Amino acid sequence: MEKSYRPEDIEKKWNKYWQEKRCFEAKNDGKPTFTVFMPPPNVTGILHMGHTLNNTIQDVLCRWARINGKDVLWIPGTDHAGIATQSKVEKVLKKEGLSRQKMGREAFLERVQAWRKEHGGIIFDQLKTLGVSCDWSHATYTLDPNYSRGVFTAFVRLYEQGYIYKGKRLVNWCPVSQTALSDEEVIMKPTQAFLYTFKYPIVEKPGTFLNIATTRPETIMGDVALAVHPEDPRYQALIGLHAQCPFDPKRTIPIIADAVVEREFGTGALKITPAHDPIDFAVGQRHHLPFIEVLDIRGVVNENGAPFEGMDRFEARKAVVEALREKGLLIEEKPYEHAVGYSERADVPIEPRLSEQWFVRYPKVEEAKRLAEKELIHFWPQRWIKTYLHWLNNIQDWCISRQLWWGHRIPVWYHKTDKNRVHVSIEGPNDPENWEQDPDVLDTWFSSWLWPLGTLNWLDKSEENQRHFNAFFPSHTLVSGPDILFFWITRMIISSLEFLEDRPMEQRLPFKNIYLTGIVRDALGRKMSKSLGNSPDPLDLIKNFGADGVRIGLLSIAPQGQDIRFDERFLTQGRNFCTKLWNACRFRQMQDATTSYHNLNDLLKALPQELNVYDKHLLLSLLKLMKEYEKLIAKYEFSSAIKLLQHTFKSLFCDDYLEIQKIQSSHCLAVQDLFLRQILIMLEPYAPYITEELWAQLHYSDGLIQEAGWDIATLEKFLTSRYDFKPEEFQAVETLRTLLEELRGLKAENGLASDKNVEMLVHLNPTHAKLFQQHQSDLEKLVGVKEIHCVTEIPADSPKVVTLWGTFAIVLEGKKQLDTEALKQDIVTLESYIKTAEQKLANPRFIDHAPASVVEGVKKQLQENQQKLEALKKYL
RNA sequence: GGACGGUUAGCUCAGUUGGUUAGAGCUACUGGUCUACACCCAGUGGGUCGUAGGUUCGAGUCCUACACCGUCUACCA
Repeated sequence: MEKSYRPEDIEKKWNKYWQEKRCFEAKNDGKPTFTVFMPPPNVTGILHMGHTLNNTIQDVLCRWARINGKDVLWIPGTDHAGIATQSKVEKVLKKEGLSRQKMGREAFLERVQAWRKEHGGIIFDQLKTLGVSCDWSHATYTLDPNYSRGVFTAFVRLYEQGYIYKGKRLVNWCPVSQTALSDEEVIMKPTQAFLYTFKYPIVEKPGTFLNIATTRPETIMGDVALAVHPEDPRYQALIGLHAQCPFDPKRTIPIIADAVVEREFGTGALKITPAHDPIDFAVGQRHHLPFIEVLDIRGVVNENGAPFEGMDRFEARKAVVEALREKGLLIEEKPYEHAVGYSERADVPIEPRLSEQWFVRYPKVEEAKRLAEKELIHFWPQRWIKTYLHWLNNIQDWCISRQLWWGHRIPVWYHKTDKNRVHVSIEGPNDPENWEQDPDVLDTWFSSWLWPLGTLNWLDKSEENQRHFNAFFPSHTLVSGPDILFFWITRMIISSLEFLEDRPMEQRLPFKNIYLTGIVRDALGRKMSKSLGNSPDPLDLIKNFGADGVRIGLLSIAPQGQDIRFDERFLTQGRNFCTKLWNACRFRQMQDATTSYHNLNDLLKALPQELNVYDKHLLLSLLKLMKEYEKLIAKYEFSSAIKLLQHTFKSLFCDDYLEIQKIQSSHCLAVQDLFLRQILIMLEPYAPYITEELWAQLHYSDGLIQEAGWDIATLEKFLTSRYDFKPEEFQAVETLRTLLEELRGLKAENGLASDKNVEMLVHLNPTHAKLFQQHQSDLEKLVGVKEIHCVTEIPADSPKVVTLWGTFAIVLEGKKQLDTEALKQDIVTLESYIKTAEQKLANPRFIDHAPASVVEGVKKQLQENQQKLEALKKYL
């Protein structure tokens, strides 16, 4: 075995092996299944910390399921990512002096394909490096022909049932990407702006005005009314009158009453621009007002906006304000911070714009709510259910058309001559020459919401595929960040409910659990982002710390659903732990490199008939650890589970058990093997490479570690039937471990930490005298003292510590003095403990109310402390 | 405006249904390297659990109010 642990070597080796032998492909052999759908990253994306975290978690789940004998199907894939990919390519084109409009649709799409070929799939290699165990034979891409067929089918079905419709609505328009966006793609940002107050002259009462407040003066030319609150006494007389448009002397607009107007805000009067504001749109519909658009698709003022035609929206804002000022209509402009919607991709303010778009009215909303309420779908952490239900309760129709070219083109054709005829189908009309296809594509999420269905070929009704589908659907857990709870997760639930209508409810949900990770932040608590440059490249981290080190480090700081403050220090800890594990296994092999087992039974056979107390203590602790670990993983407590493993391994096994073994004349390698074997198994989901390597090096089976199995009941039965585990023996070793700390501390406090020639005295408690004699020689070696002499009287002036077993003292040759200050401190502390305990016990209500075990505990504690105090007081 | 999450040691975080003296890792400090490991070992220090009240025999844990940080949500232009 190599002296030092070099992650890059073993990672490369096993990665190659796993891929070549296709170790992670689902068998569909009738065993219980375990399915996970990987959230598909963008096809041209590269691995970031968020991927690293949630894929490691998925891998832990999948590997653990495999160890438990499940037939695991973890489906990877990529998403064509409409806007993201298209805008990347357009940026490149711009540098070349080209544009998609100049190239034409077909040439442009070819160009995107080429880009995808060049940059696509990188993330798969990166995921492999990370060590994920997904089934690459099932890798899916949202533009695969089969997958696309599903997308079109979904569209057509929903259209036929009336869930999809085309409508002229106010949508979120991105003037840069020049496409509509869904509400979820709009980020609200607090923005510094101005609130302008200006006055509209009243036609019927010359010389009087109605003051209104707005942040968007550039839309004035699109105003079609002014609105006040119906019960506002200030404006009662004005309702029904008219106001004069400032930039069009021929146009007057009515003053209407509507309850949406907030009386307290601004002047209590609102200008109504239905074509450019969502509230105004609603008012416009209620009052049957005309819609006047004044901005075009680029956000530039159009002919309706004369005299500002041709100006960009922000330029126009300034010009309008100036013009109003000149006319003497501007009353006030004051700085004002408010929330403005920004396009997620282009990072510019979106423009509410009236346009014809395709919408989905969601089916199965009530069913989706019920699923969660009845806990057929379980959220981890549970609190997310509230957010989920809130969204479903306030659900809005989904704008699914995008004015892009990259994606699934909307399967709708319009007749060239008969404008009223519309054709909606997957294949298109039989006489295509007479039809024109809708130029738009579908929102990327309209394809990814079918992920669980599409990756399992839901449309393939062949017997073979149906068997496959039924075996692996629904999946066990969906792991994702909470940022796409609405974008993706909720919609997948709805789509599965809708399109699997012929199945019973429990078999229509795409996953039974939803685990939402936290967000990976930097050391300063900021979200990691490209623009800040604070996101480390996971591959660099893997290079520095090993994939296993990264995985352990990351998961150990990722408590359930809590945001993570990332710091490389934690990865150091992960890597160090791997080194420690490596060395412990190397130490095992140094003792005897010839042992090898075909399976667990072989190993159990190698255990001797009799074990010493330390062996028994270790094995009992192991059983306890296994049960605890199992429980934690089942509760998705990945951080606690790995920390428990690390701590037990280091402290119990390395620091205590192995050190004791070293001083024992005879010791049992099979016990070490059993412990190491189980530790490797439990660690495998977190650190697959190093455990695979050590498993092979130590010959713990003929196969891979993932085939090891996990039969805790059998193991427990075997051990408990073969060995007599006495609780008092276990307890003895526990107290011995405490005693070790106390005695080492005593030495260290007196500057003798490394002096092996120290002699000690002990005045034993009669209750522990026998125990002491049994362990005396071990104790001497482990503490590092020449000898411990039993005495009946401890000299008053020697440094001492009072323990459960008795009072121990150091024999000092020189003139070192007893530290009476420390002694006094101990006495003060003990006295305070005793006092609180006595107070409790003196309180009859405590005795009456508290459970017996608690009362007993306090009594015992009190007794022990009193004993210690007495012993200490003798020396003062 | 509403909802949710966070506030515990210098730092990052655990703390299960209220129950004995609040834990871990890292850092700091002291000492060590005796045939697994300096990516190591032994030890020490460090907390009035955000603030103020309340319930209880007993509160980090439950209740109320407030403060600060964060996230989501929302038609105050």
